[in-house]
Amino acid sequence: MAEKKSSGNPGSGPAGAPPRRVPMRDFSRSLPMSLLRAREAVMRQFRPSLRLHGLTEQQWRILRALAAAETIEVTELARVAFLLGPSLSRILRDLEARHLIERRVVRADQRRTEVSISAKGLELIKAVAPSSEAIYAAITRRYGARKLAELQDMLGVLEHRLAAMELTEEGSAEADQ
Amino acid sequence: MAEKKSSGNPGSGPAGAPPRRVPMRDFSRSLPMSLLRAREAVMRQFRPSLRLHGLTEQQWRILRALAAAETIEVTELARVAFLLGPSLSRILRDLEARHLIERRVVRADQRRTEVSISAKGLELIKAVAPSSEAIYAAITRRYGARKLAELQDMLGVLEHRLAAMELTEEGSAEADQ
DNA sequence: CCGATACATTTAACATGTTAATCATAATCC
DNA sequence: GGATTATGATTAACATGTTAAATGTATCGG
Repeated sequence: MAEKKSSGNPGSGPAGAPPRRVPMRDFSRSLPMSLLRAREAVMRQFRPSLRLHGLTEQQWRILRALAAAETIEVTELARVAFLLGPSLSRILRDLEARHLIERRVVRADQRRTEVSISAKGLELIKAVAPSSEAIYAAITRRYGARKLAELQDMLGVLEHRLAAMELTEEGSAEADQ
Repeated sequence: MAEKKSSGNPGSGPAGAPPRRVPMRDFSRSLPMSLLRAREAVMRQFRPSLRLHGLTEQQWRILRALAAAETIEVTELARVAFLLGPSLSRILRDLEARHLIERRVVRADQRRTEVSISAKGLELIKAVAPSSEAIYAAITRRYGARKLAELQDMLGVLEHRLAAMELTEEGSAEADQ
């Protein structure tokens, strides 16, 4: 067991690292960091199970979104699965090559493409869903169903208020509130 | 202004997408999704400002972490900035090429590398910090300081409990693996 | 009609996330 | 002390995030 030198926790060190003169919030307590760490802690639970079935997190999001609708256009799918166009484009190409989804150009508007899940895709979902649900249930148990609902509520409000903020900032003059 | 077709919010749609027969939680209400969207809403506020200074979100995290310590080893930096080794390795290479940081091998243990921020790096931080702080303040105003603190608390608890869960799951039912 | 414009999707280019493998150096065991 | 094992950091390979540009189609104004 190699010793970790004297680099203990900041604040408890032997005067090894005095704080710098640039004043900023404590880094580890920033909101983006908190959200990132929380999300990573959650995803860490799911990834192994998905990996067993050869799926990434984003591919799983797409399949689930597709399973909830008969067909869906690419733009709408991007919105629902919260993916940017380029990412979605690449993933759809891959999922189609694996015959997990199907694509058809919309006749009435040749720019658009409709996507749907295939029978094979549905089978895959049925294979993954149980363990996925079990993990989610375990998380809910661990954290408390009530607290979880409350957390999601707060996250939703945050998202909503920040979306409103963008418009306000854009025009610089605070008209909205 | 372009209209977004008739694709309004899910739940208010014109009966266009009947639910499939695969039973799963409503996708948009999953915890990972909530966390992802909230974080994206937050980062969307910061990215333009960082971009103006030629910094990505992760590069900014690293510089901030470095500004808080005289020197820090790569492994510890990865922990603090919440980056994986490979990502950190690439970013440090880039930041060093831009003379924003400095690296030296630790004499007592040639495997380790100490990293520190350069004078130029400190200048950059001083240039970016004000707008960054202003944005954070605006977010805090928008959401409420109290609510924000509460949210961070809940996120911290979530992270903590899930970390504990991993150990529990590992040795539980299945014969290890 | 036709040229300008808008739109849906994809491609391009670069940065990061993620896991596995590599490489060099240290610590350990015999 | 030399083989073995562990550790810190990097590299490799592939998937995604992110912004800009390209492509093909539709719509609109004249």
